[in-house]
Amino acid sequence: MAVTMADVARRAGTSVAVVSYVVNGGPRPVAARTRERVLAAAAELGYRRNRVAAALRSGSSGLVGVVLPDAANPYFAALGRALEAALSRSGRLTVVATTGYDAERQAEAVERILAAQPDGLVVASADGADDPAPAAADAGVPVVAVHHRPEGARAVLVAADDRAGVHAALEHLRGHGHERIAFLAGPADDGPVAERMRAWRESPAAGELLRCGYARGSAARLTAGLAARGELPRALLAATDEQAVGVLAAAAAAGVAVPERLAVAACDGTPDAAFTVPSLTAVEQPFEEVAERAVAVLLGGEEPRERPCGRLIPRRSCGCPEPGFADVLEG
Amino acid sequence: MAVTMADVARRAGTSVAVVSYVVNGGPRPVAARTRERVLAAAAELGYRRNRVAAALRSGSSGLVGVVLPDAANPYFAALGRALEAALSRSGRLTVVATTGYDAERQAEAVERILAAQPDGLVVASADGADDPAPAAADAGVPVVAVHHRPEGARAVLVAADDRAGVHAALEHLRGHGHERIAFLAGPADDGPVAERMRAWRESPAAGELLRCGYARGSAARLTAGLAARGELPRALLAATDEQAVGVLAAAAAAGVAVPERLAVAACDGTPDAAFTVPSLTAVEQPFEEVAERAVAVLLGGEEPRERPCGRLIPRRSCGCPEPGFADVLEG
DNA sequence: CTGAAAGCGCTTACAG
DNA sequence: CTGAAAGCGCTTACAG
Repeated sequence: MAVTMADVARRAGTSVAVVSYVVNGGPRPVAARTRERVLAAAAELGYRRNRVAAALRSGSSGLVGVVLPDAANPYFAALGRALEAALSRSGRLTVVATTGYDAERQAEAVERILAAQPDGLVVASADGADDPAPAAADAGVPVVAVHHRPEGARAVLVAADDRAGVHAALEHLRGHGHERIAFLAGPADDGPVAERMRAWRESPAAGELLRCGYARGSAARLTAGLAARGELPRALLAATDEQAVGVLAAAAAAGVAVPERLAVAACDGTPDAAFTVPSLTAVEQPFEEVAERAVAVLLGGEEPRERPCGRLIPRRSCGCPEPGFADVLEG
Repeated sequence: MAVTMADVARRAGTSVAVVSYVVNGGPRPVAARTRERVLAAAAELGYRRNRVAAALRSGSSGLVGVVLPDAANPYFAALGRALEAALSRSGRLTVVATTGYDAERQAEAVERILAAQPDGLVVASADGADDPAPAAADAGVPVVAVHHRPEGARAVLVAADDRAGVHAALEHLRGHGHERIAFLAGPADDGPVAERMRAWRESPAAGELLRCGYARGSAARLTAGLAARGELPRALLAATDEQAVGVLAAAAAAGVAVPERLAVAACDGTPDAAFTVPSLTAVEQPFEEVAERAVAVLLGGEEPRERPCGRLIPRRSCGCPEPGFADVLEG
């Protein structure tokens, strides 16, 4: 069986209490010679601390839950990766669950994770999902919403402020001569997409409102249909990169030149945007910053400060020259 | 504080043993009336089973670790999503850790996860990383390698057999008239990429061997350089989709027509391949099947059967007509 | 500085 | 069918 503190204590000729003090660096001091004997015994026996037992006793499991609509979507993949990195830096293990944008599956995922007694829960809610805060409060687990907080929810929100970015993207497209810019929204008006849409509505260049699901296939089918009927706008701001990728794919397949016939920009700014064809002009999301803050709020009890802003990265799809790959980062 | 079984037992006028039998559906039978009282008490008090305590006592935490080189790479994102879905179906929670293709970080990630007493560990090893099997065996945790098993490692491997797929891709390119096909490999000859490369070498059409890192930026820079020096091959099989995406981006930026001047195919077959410009001909990986089997081997103790094969999906980048988006799945 | 002991919330033989 | 009790491996007051 696995080596326990009792085994180490026996070998080192001391008590489990002292072994615990050594292994955890406290809360009591230990004589240098004793510490060495314990460390030697632990190494010889291959001792590995049992975090489950520690969790039961101390009340901290070292686990943090991350609930995402879809871990394979590049936006949530980037967000999830940033969260995992930030949690790892603070010594936590990340438990992930994917909800497929489904409210019921989200509620289930939250319950299943809460049963594991996590030290915290980060939720990127699906449109129309329940507030995870009541269940979390019930279980005594702090929760923070990232990306999107359900209507009326009590969870603290850590998310980027997209309004400035949307305005910058629209102004940029206008600079390329576009006076009517369509917006490609999601199926419902919820969360950050709704905020981006409201920002677009404020622009004098706001044109047609288009809608499709949050999947590249959905955007591709919409675009193929519009192209076939000759109803494509001249310029389009997509709410998400995922949708923009579908637009670019369908435009290419239909022989519609981007940016000449159809200028495109997007609001997610995932790492993928630099490698689409043509490269995608996008408002880059501050993933690392959002993740860092979410973890600080969750585990450090910090108050959320003003929301960080995305930054417009002009590339080829809006009409700018192709930037090339000299300055593109690895990974 | 949180509601415990003792609270429920007190309210239902019974013992914690009986509450446990009801909550877990066994291992002892409980009279229907008693069961109802327990269920009612649990509901009234908002009882939530403490899995940490159950884990300590029963030896099963309900957690399974998944170690990936990079969760934001579409290949590993798809694999991770399939694993999470399969694990969720078997009632397990997924703990993820990302290693950034680094051997040392992988060893750390494995140790951190093992401390959480998982019921199993799934590892997609980075090139040159250590075998996770000894550490896992030491902790009494079953382990399975997916995608790639380090040289000489003892871990069971569950992975697709790519040889047939590579041959099919090469034959397909030959059918488009290409008699010299370059191969874009990774920086080292390791794992599935090495297997794909060996399969390519067996082909009479094997041409030049190219190498770059497993990142789209790396492939884009290589391609841009080759294009600038007029050294681009006429046909190229990329080891991974990630690299192929970089090739397509750089080719477009350099004005190199795909497939007319440069035909491209890839070996990963991620969901992204249907939405590149032009769409990417690829050997589709059986992600779901690999994930399903990995979980069965890990938790059910099944023997790994013969490896599933990827299937070639011809799209535009090899020279076939653009398939369009009618049959593309959502998500 | 060190050690004996209680107890975290469960599961599960064991006795009734 | 039900209940009292041991014990999983830790952490941490408490006593020395």
